[in-house]
Amino acid sequence: MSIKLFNTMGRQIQEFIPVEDNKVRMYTCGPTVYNYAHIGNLRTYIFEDILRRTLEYFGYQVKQVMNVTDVGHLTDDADEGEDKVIRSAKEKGKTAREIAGFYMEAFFKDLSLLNVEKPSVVCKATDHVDDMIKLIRRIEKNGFTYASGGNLYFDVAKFPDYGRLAMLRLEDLKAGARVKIDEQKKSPHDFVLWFTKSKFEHQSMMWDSPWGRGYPGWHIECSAMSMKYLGDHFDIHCGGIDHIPVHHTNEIAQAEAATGKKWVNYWLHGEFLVLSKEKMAKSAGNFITISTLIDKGYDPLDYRYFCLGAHYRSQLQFSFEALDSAKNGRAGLMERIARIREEAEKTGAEKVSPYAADTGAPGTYASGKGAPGTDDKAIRYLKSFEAHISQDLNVPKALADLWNLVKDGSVEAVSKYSVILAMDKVLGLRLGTAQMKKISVSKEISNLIDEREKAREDKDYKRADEIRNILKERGIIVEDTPQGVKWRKV
RNA sequence: GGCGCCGUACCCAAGCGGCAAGGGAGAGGUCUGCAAAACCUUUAUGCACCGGUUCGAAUCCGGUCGGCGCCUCCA
Repeated sequence: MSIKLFNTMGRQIQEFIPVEDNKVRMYTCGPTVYNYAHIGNLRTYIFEDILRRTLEYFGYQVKQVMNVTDVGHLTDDADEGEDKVIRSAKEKGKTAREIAGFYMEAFFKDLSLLNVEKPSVVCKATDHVDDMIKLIRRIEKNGFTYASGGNLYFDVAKFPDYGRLAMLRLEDLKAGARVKIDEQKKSPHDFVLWFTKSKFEHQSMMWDSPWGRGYPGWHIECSAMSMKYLGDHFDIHCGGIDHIPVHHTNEIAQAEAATGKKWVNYWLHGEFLVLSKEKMAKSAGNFITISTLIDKGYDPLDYRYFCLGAHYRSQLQFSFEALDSAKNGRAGLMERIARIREEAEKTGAEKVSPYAADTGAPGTYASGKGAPGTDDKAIRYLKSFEAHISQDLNVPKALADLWNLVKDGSVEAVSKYSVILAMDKVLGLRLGTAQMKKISVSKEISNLIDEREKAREDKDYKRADEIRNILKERGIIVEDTPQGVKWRKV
């Protein structure tokens, strides 16, 4: 099946064709580790995870590289401001390395809570300063740089295609509207490749370079590291939508100035999560983290489910009301799936495996050979699901396919469950963990359950309800069914 | 000032020329202990507003109002 993706470069949906058959090389811009990631940041990583899972679902071998910025991003532009990591270190009385290490670990823990698969390669900026220097030398050799006031700048005027990704026309931009113009620059859009001067004199993180002892500019790391691990020309580069006008625009200029050829084929950008009409920002202090959500009683997967309800290129309105509806929705979904699974296992299938995807290869259902136990009706839902995810990752529609399948009483259980597992390869909601658990309870709890049954027999419903409430507080839900009393954990 | 995007039911949100997906919440019903849970059914003749194009528009064009993002490190 062909996958169609919206390419920011050119702003249109295009069929995805990899550089190399069956392989996908993608670079995803990672975090600057000077604070916890907030749920707005995390939305983008969930989107990238869906992209990667979709590609893998359709049989591509994906090599995904993500950077971790542990140095080099300043608090503001105009080549002023402090390095965020170093400032955070100062505030907390730690070294920059400690700060970066701490938040990097926290970041990947958040990702795993959200069931976001870890990239194939995670690379830190500070481990790749040599690569950055090498890349800057290539750019310099090709004549795209100039030195001024001690810094080495990229000369935007030498790169005619500058700004194409963002559809910028330099003459239209009101440079200096919000930022003081740097007197050292020939053009306000020029940017620093290497700092040697000024306020970094007394700081710990500095490196020797052909331009003097100093500090890399803050766009060069992604270009250098992506090219190191993925080559001079690769398939996909992703990030948040905010990266389009500056970061990615500058990255393209640098990379293509160095190689003299096209760098990346497809650019994909995730839209923002917005909070009461404002974007969530670390600097604005209005941010919510995964820990916040956990403390409020949400499962991180509730948030993942919430994000899956909206298309990645639309802004998503966050509110706790909306998150509650996602939480309830997911709970209902898991419960239904648990029942389907029970039914499937009862009918004899000991272990139901996910249905093979339609990769077009022999052995998949596209060849006309249904797997045992999978009926055509279930496959129809899966086909619809595949059509939707391959259409620029229409996950909201794909999620609707899942719901429609789950609710369709005419689909046989083993097939149904098998298709659900197949869909979950992309959705990553851990649907396979849904289970009607025969949980073991303590003596005390089981006594309470017995006592309640006795009260019900005596028609002492007041006491029965009392006990149910007590159990509920302990996280046990009691259900009276025609088959007798059942209980489960919340 | 420039550039880009958006406005769909109580909430979140798909759809982007052919009779408005999905989830939550609400309502009704089945079951039951007038309970809980579960299950079933149901909820926009309408898509900010005003014009236009078309056999046909939420979807295309123009205008108005409102909101967001970017032009500064930010997912």
